[in-house]
Amino acid sequence: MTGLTGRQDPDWQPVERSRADELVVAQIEEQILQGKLRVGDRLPSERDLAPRLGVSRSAVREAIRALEAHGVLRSAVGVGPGSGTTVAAMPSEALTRLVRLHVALANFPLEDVVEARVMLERHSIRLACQRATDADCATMDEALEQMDGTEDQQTFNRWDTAFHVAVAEAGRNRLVADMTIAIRDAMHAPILRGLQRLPDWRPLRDQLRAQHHRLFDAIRAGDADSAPALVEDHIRFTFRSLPMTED
Amino acid sequence: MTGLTGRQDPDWQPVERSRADELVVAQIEEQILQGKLRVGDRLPSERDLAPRLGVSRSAVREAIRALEAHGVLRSAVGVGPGSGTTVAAMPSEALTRLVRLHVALANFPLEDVVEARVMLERHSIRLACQRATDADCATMDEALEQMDGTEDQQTFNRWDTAFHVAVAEAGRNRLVADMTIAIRDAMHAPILRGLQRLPDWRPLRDQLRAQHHRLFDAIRAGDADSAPALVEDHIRFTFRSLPMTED
DNA sequence: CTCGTCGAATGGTCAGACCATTGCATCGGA
DNA sequence: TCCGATGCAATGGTCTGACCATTCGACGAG
Repeated sequence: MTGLTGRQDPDWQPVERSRADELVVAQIEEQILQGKLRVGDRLPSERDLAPRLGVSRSAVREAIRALEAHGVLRSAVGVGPGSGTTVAAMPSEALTRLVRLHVALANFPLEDVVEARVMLERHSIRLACQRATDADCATMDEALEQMDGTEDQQTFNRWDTAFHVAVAEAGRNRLVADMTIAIRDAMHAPILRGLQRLPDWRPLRDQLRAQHHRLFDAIRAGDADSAPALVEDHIRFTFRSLPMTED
Repeated sequence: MTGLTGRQDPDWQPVERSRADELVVAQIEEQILQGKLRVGDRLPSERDLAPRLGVSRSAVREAIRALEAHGVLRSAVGVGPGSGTTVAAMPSEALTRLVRLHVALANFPLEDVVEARVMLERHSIRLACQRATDADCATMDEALEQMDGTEDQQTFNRWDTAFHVAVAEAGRNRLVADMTIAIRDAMHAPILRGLQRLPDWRPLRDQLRAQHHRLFDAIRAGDADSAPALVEDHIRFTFRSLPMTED
């Protein structure tokens, strides 16, 4: 039908009728990407911004909520410095919530999540071996002692999480640590359910305790060569040992 | 001052006066975490939900915006199936936006981001070597051809990104792929700025082309042992070669 | 049976009001 | 002069109610 050689079929692009709040998000995002808005900077007040962007205050508020969810903005009432809507830097919570929700929705297959966790924690512990300070080790030690001293699955799991978080933090790589923490946190509830499904969790508990102590020893010894394998075995062992069947 | 042995100091917890929309977010999140809301499920309409939760419709809408930002909800007007507010599964965009913004805000030091990218792409390419299909290879090949055939930095960078995205997708690990894509996407603008700062980018361009072809060859050959080192060298080379000075 | 029309339900948008919180300016008493 | 109390202004937080735009099913005309 196209009568001419090389004639292009008209490819109709669906016209983007964005919502008002998305346009506001785009504007604010643009300012950030261009470096015109930096951490600590203050946005105009909602009442000022709305007419400037040609939208209602509601639209501005909804846009702020979206960016707040990403940990990029924060709102505070009152006057003076620190009040109003400012650019923030809280990626950890946002990332954690995002991963937790999508893991719960099973958008990420559990197997993929375990693989990702292995990759991240291998990296984290390698860094931790090289960079952990005495304070980091003290935090880990505290978690280990609490794990050793409890009979409660929930408490055990909480300090288990705390240990892995401490290792990630000790690696001193903000992004890797945040991703590691987000995934470990997302696993918190599934692991607890797995523990509770076991008829007798004490044998597993003892093995996990021993494994954690071995990880800690490797970190204190700065043994960056063997620690990754230890943590990989530990993670795979955990998921092999837990009944993770859904429903 | 505490007269009794073992007397605990009263530790006042700051009373949490959460905002209305945060309470709504918490409720919806709880339903998701407990598996009572699954992908595809429909939420009550905003007008129904608001009085049931004892808040205004605005509060419900702001909560929905926050969860929408995480890619967990999606709203559509109209009646019938597919309309209304439903539970969605779009973690990729949300993760990408989050990482991009925080990288732009320099909350994640560039060095940390590069380290994370190396870790992720090493993993992704190893998986790709094992799992890439012909269709995956065709996508990569297309990207390579486009990179070979352009003189424009922006186009080059776009297809460079496309290549790495294709590798990540070929790995068939949703979570790892999404994280890989998010970080590569966050690097898109800084890399472009770096290219544009070069007095003459053509020598670098040629080297990058050659490196990409080597990566592609390794994937097609299923060489999972040497590919990770190749991609690590490629990434580190890129950032060593680009002037990434801020401001 | 088919097509067109209408209407109900939904989210999208807006305007406006009022409340709660916060810090600062101002004023008055010691 | 100093210091505390008070009032005020600016901010976000919340709610109400209205109207618009979109979608699709129901219903009726042909």
